[in-house]
This record gives sequence, C-alpha cells and structure tokens, in this order.
Amino acid sequence: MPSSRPSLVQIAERVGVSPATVSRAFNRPELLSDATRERILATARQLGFRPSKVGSSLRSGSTRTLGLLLPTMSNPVFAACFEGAEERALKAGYSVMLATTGYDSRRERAAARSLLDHRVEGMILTVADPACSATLAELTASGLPFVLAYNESDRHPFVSVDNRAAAGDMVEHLVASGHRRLAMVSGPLDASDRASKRLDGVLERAARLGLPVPTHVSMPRHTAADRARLRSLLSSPRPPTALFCSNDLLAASVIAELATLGLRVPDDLSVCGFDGMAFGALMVPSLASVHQPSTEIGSQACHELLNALGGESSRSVRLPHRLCGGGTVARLPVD
Amino acid sequence: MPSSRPSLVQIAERVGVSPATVSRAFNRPELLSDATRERILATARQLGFRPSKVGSSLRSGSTRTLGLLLPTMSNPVFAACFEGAEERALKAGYSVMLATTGYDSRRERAAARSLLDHRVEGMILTVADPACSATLAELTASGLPFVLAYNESDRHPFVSVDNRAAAGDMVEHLVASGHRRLAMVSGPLDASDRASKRLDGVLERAARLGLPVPTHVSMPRHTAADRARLRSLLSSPRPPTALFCSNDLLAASVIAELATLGLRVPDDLSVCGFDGMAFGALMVPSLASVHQPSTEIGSQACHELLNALGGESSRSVRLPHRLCGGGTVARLPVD
DNA sequence: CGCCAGACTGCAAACGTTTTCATCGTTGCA
DNA sequence: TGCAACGATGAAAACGTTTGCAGTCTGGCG
Repeated sequence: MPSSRPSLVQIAERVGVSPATVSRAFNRPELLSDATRERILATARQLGFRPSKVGSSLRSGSTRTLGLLLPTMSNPVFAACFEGAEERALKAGYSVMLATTGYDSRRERAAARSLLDHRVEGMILTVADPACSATLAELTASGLPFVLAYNESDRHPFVSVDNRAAAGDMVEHLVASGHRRLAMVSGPLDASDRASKRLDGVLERAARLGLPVPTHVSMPRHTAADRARLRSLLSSPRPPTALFCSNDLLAASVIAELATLGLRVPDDLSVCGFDGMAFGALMVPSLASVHQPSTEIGSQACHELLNALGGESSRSVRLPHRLCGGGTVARLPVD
Repeated sequence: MPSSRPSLVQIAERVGVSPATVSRAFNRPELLSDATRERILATARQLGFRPSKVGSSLRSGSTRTLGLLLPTMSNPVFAACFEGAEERALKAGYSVMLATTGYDSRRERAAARSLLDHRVEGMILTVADPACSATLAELTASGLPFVLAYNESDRHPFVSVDNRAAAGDMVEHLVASGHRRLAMVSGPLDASDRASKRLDGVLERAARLGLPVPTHVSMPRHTAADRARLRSLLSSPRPPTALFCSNDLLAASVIAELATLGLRVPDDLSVCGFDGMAFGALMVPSLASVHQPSTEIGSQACHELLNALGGESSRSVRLPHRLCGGGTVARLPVD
C-alpha cells in the first residue's frame, strides 16, 4: 500500500524506460510498441499510479477545468443548471469547479478570484445584474471566456429564457382564466435581474391587455413586515385575484403563508410561479408556472463556453420557455 | 488588457526583484520591507497578476482542494450537504471540487478517479452501500483520507444520523397518532443503505410495539408497474392507514400519485417522509418527516476530513435527528 | 573600530508532467 | 547494396511556483 503516490518518473525507473515513454503510454498510446505500453500500464496499475493533473496542467498550460459560479444550490433551478453543465463538461473531458455565492457580492468576487487562481479555462455564472456587476467587470478584464446563465445582457454572451416574454405569457394565461386584477410578488429586485425582467413583462403585457396596473410587492425576507405587506395587499378594497410570484420557491412559501392566513389556494386566491421546477408539479394542487429548461440552460451554457474555448464565437441563446398550467390558478367565471 | 496571464517571474522582472521575493509578497508579506511589498503588490494589481494555484500546488505538493462526490444535486438533501461542506472548506482556505454520480456506479468510479487525478487532498462522499462499494475500496487503497456522508459504516469514518432510530421514532409518532397498519415505500434498496436502515428501523420498532408487520413496497421508477403495486397495496383487505416513504422527494411524488387516484392526504391516507427538507414545510398540508441536518452533515463531514488532514484522528459522528410533525399525518380516532 | 545580529533579498533546485528534437535500428525498395 | 523512410524511444527543457540556504547591508554594542 503506497502511502505517497508514485510519480511518472518512478514508474519509468521501475519499468526501465524514460519518463517520456510513460507519459506517452497514457496520452499517445498508439506511439508505443504493444509490449512497452502493456508493461508500463501494468506497473502503473500495480502501483496505483495515475498521472497528476497538476503536473500536466502546469506543463501543458491547460487545466481542462471549468468554473461554475451560482447563487445557491438550495434553489433546484441552479442545482439543475449545475447538473446540465457538469454533464456537458464531462462529455468534453472537462472537470467542473463549483462555487456558490449565497447572493452575496463579496463572496461572489472572492469565489470568482479563487476560480481564476485555479486557472479554470472558462466560467459559467449567474450574477445579480450583468449591467453593474463588479465580478463581471473583473472577469471581463481578466480576458477569461465566460457565459452568463439566466442573466440576459446585450454586452455579454448568455443563455437564458426570454424572461419578459415568458412573464407576459403567464399574464396571458391568467387573463384567459378570467383574472384581471393581478399582483406581482418578488424578492429584492436588485438581487435578480430576472425578477426585474419578469416584472417588466407583467406590466407591459397587462398594459397591452388593458388590465389595471398590477401591484408589485417585494418580499426580501420572510419577516413580519413582509407578511404584513402581503396581508394589507389582500385586504385592499379591490384585491388581486391572482398572485404572480417571480419564482417557484417564493410561490410555495407564499402559498404556505396564505394557508396560515386561512386563505385557500386556488379557491380564495390564485397563485403562480416561475421556473417550472419539478417539485411544483408534485404539489397538491400543482403549481402553475412558466417552465424554463434549467438543465439545458446549464448544458447549453457549457456548450457555448466550450465553443468559445475552441476558438469559435459563442452566441447568446434564448431557450424556449413553456407555460405549465396548474391547479393553483382558478378558472374564474366571467362576470 | 493582458490576454495571456502574466507569471510571477514577469512581475519580478518588471519590479526588478527576484521571483522569490514576489512569491513572498503573497505568502509571507511580513518578511518584506514595506517598500518592496507595496511595489510588488501594486504592479501585480496593475497587471492583473494572481499567483497560479497549479504552480504552487505542484511545488508545495498541496492543492488545498477537497473532493465532493454525491449522487445528485436534484435532491435538496445533497445540495444542502454540498453547501455545508463548501462553507466549512472555504473557512479553512480549501476549495471544493464537486462531482455527481447520478446513482450510477460507473460514473461514481470515474468521478472518484478524476478527483484523485486532480490531487484533491481528501474526499467526502455518499455511496450506495459502503459494505460493497468498489469506489470505496479503490479509495481506501489509494490512501486518500475520506469521510462518508449519510452512509453509516463500522469500517470507515462517516457523518450521518441514526437512520434506524430515526425511522423508529417516526413509527412511534404514527402510532401515537393512532395508526397501526403501516407500509414502507422506498426506492430500490440496493441504491441506498439509508433506505435499508430505515426499513430495518421501521420493522424493528413495529415489532416491538406489537404492530402487524408493515408491508414494504419498492418504487424504483415511476412506471405503470410501480403505480399498480401501490394501488394493489391500497386495495388489499386491510390496507395501511399510513405510508412511510423513505425520503421526502418520494413522499411528495407518492402524494401526487394518490391525488390522481382520487385519494386525499391525510383524509383518506396518511403519508410521511424522511429528510425534513425545507420544501416539505411549505407543502399544503405540510409534510410530516424526520429531519436530518443536511447542511451540518456536510459541514461536519468536512470538519472531520480537515481534522484527518491535520493529522488528528477523525471520528464518526451521528448527528441528532428531529421529528417534524406535519399535516400529512392524520390523527386517527381510537377505535 | 570591529564584530555580530538582524533585516532583507537573491540563487537555485525541486515539484510532475509534456513535447520537441534527436537518435537508433529496421524495413522496404530501387 | 545503399538509401530513405519509418517506428520506437530517449534527452532535456519548460511550465509557475516555493523554500532552504546563503549573501549583503545596516545599525548597535562593546
């Protein structure tokens, strides 16, 4: 049981060949005679040798590692994105280094630097707002290829859905179900350009359809104040009949919140979300939502990044969203 | 805009000092005179230089990177575990390399090897069954320090909850709510020693409390056959009044399944899960479950691993579980 | 004035690979 | 038989750091 991992040279000595030959046994096996190759591979296996990526990275100047910088794994949306990206990366022989930011810009910068220090060859990341992200500025300055995921931007390559249009489609759906008085519930807007875009989409479509202007409620944390704001919204003279939450996690927690207020969804109030996370379909009643293909956002972002690394230009991509009707939206009688 | 990252020597030349001095500016700043240090740091900042971890890893023989090998990020349990581990690792100045296996032992082995190749200094992993895991055998042979997460084993260090006891407690709770005819629903047992242990716990406690032997239904995939098995269980002469699912994700999908059969939870049937994932509390009605502290399992596992790296011995730890009552379990009248 | 300690910095080797170039036989072909 | 081409292998430099050792210079103290 070799406590300290053997190195390529030790294998070379053991077999009686040069280090170059051992290296070739792993990287260009076809260059060696069958005999030598087998002899080397056998001893390697026997001693438990595998070539060190840190050595090879240094010499070759390529780590074959990609960085992934996402807000949190607690949101299944980003978890799926990770899995999509990981799978695509693996297929191309790349490893993935994941770091989460917890929506904290200090952590975000530190993590980005750490990834840079590890000499990842490219990065996939989601920032609060690409228009004013210090991390993004630093990244751009560094010259490292990167692709945004979920963010939309006209200055950087990204992979996302069309948040405006998607939100608009949900408004359309709500209206088709008989709703006219809507409200948008979101987290803090400066933490997510997605939420802003979705709000824009809601307001725009509502205007176009001639609805009363939807109220917007921000529920940064689940504090008493937030709950109070929600309650006061619902007890206004003409309360909304449907709550559009800017993401599914928020929608679920709003529904739970409503339950504690004695309000039944969808009987007393309709609620819908955004993301189309798998879990929403399992809720009873199932959560109405706009599905965005998170796994594919991850894999596609990775794909674009790999293209960029291959010298090709990487395009921005808006993947199709899909409306998921659900039991949380009531069909209102026309009155 | 420097397209190719400058190296330590280039900074050294630019500043007019030796490479050693530049290195010290970053690692042992207190050794340098204020003037030199500032001069170096300034040029470094200006040229966007940061010392390469691949260079330093090679020379120092330490990558300061930990490997994390988990089944999937789609299960919030593992996502939380990752976050716990990442945070703890970060605090100790370590980076984390995450790989998922998708419960596939081939991918598992390949991923473990990849992490080994990257020269991670230790590993945290969850395997199907530590008693017969090829990956674990290979890992042990390699001599790399590792800590199991969620698994329990008497041959390897691990961090988990006491699955047997935890499952037993849930049985206790069900009985206290008036249930006597129970059934256990799980995924394939050979994919998760946790599920086995939980089943053991259920059977044992049921026996001790003098209940009829709980039926066990395995629902590997959500195929028609699985659904049929569930239906036939429920239409047996004396059907169970409560379904204990071996994890929360499964519980949610079972509840959804029951809904399609026209069965209401908990009115027609009680259901509970295992994991205590945050989402369960948001379900309406909220999901009864046994909470295991996933984030802490991750951070604790990381902690133990760091201990091992520091030369101290790493103990196995069973963290406390906690019963989470929920609306999915009905309180039955005593008859 | 001489010596020594201490502060600061440089030299050079080493870490584990990859890769270019050269070397050495062999073989095929004219 | 002679020459070219080819197949197999080796020698050595390079990648970006760190670090033990040694060197220089300064100032303080006897």
